[in-house]
Amino acid sequence: MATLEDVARQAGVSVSTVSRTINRPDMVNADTRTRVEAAIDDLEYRPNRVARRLRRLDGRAHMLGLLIPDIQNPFYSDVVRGVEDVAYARDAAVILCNTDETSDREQFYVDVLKAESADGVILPPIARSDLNLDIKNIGMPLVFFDRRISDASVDTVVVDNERGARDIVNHLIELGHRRIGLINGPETIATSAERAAGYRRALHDHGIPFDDELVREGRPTRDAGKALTDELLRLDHAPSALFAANNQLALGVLESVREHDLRVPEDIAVVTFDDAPWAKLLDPPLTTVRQPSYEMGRRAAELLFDRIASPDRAAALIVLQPELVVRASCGSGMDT
Amino acid sequence: MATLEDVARQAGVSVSTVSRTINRPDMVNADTRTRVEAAIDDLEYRPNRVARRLRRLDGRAHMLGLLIPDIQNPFYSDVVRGVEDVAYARDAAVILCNTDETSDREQFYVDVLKAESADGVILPPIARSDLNLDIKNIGMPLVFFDRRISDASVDTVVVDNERGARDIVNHLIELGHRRIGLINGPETIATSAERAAGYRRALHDHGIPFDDELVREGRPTRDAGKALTDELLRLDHAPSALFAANNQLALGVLESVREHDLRVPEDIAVVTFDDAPWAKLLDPPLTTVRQPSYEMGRRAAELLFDRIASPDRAAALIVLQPELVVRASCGSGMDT
DNA sequence: TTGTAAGCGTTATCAA
DNA sequence: TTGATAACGCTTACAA
Repeated sequence: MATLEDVARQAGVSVSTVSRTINRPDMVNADTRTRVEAAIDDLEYRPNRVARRLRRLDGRAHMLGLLIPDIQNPFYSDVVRGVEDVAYARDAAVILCNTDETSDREQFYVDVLKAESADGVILPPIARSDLNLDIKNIGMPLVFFDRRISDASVDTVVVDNERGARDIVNHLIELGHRRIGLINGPETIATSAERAAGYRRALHDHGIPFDDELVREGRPTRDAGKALTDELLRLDHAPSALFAANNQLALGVLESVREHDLRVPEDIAVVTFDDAPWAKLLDPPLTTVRQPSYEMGRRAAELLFDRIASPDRAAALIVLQPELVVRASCGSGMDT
Repeated sequence: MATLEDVARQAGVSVSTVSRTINRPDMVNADTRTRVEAAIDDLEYRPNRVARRLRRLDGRAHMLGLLIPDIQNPFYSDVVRGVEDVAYARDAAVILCNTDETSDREQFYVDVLKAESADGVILPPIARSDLNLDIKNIGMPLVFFDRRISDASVDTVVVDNERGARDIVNHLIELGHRRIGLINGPETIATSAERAAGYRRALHDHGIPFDDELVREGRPTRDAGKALTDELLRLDHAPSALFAANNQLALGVLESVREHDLRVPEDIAVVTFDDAPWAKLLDPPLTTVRQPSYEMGRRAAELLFDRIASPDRAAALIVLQPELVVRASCGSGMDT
């Protein structure tokens, strides 16, 4: 790899002139500039990003960190793609960090990102508060996504979870459902709590009493979704509809329903938070609330670059709107 | 962030002693070592990875590049996770690069990875041969995955595509199918060619004449899969079974079948290459060939670290075996 | 407008 | 066993 010095030699100038040609072209004489540019082309010179990053306060050679629980969850794949497209447009590279929501991995990646002098980090706020503190003190711009946190000092982009949940539960109710089961993640996570709130709100708005027997929460995994649904289906007075609060839980809900040989929607209606490419392929096609997950990533990355450019602007909170996608998995409902 | 110098001052030694304590603990006096280690703990010192990487031939502060077409394709998400888990275990960070198989993005990321002095790169061989050449000359260890290439000088991990395709087509034939449609990617891509070969091989082994009317290829996308299937379904003598050669095509195939109001498997059997979390939720559950995609990533990363450790060992070719997952989407077959 | 030189945080070489 | 110091490739005062 050619270095600044190689270019300087070839162009017959000093390294600083070459550097200037690259970073402040207007400050160099037109003739020298062409000469230097020729040398750069000739040697296929590319600035070494590591050397650039070694200098503090350097605005070039951007490197972003992106912490997510698990790339195998399609919601996060979408977010990652959104972030990366923005990063690409700005010549930035992104370090991908799967944490499994595990403090070991979170700690490791936070350390790595610091040690890499990353220009900023995008991540969902972390449950463990001490680590969160560590992250607040990470010393570089931060953007939260997916989950909001009471602390309003950090740029954040989320979706209106309560509204999404409310919309889809309303839909169920309007179709005649009264006993609606909710399979949710732990309410200690903001998204789960908000979706539960939307569920309760829809019930309340229609004067349907809240029955906590119908609400189950557990880890937001496929297996948990299945086990929780099994519980609900074994109830004496089983629900006529099931609402899975995210895509992983949905997989488990659907699996359980299938194993119980229940027809959808004749025997039971099923709806989910998070749309998926395969949702319309199910029989019947699944009614869902679509989160703009790609856009969430995009906006988060834009917020981050904004923040890098103006470190002192007030923190922004972007609330994206979910969209109810009505397909056929709710039937016409029935009061059981 | 504390630096080596801070630690040195605090411990009352020179920076080289601190550096040595970290990198060659055995070469430093036990007393000084404890003193230095105390200072390190005290200041929460972490080596700056950027500075480490600036020095050539440095074996610490690993940084890997991972080029994939698109993280939103679950096959690649799995691979990424496999790579990352190995990287994490070795304290390495990975830069994620979505290329869309586009030479602009490929070029950009290859440049970035060079400029970041990455320790190595994992990627599927790239179709455009000039870029491939560029990549061969990238000057850092390389591991290919997914697609094999005639050039045997690069470490490679692939799946036995021909066998996978053969197995699943055999399965179809044994169930009585004779007219089997193949929805494939472009045969210029090695994986597509191999899967087509497996398809032909199964036909041939059973004395079924090859009918190229039943084989359609196009871009490996959902839309293409749908359009291609539409074509097949409009045939006078339509196939009794459809084989989608990858997960994106499968989505389109399934969509087309559904829009034609065909029952599976009564009217038509459907099978796919690539298993998916939702494959068993379909009605009927989908018979597939499962690729060990996570393991592909894992093995690729291991190969890369091996290569970094021993740059001169002979190139390895790892061929992973796919697994036929029989579910119910093939019925008992019928000769139409 | 250009060049010299210091500095970013490490590691490696060489002397002590 | 330890410490000075050069080097990695770049940017940026500062001087010319």
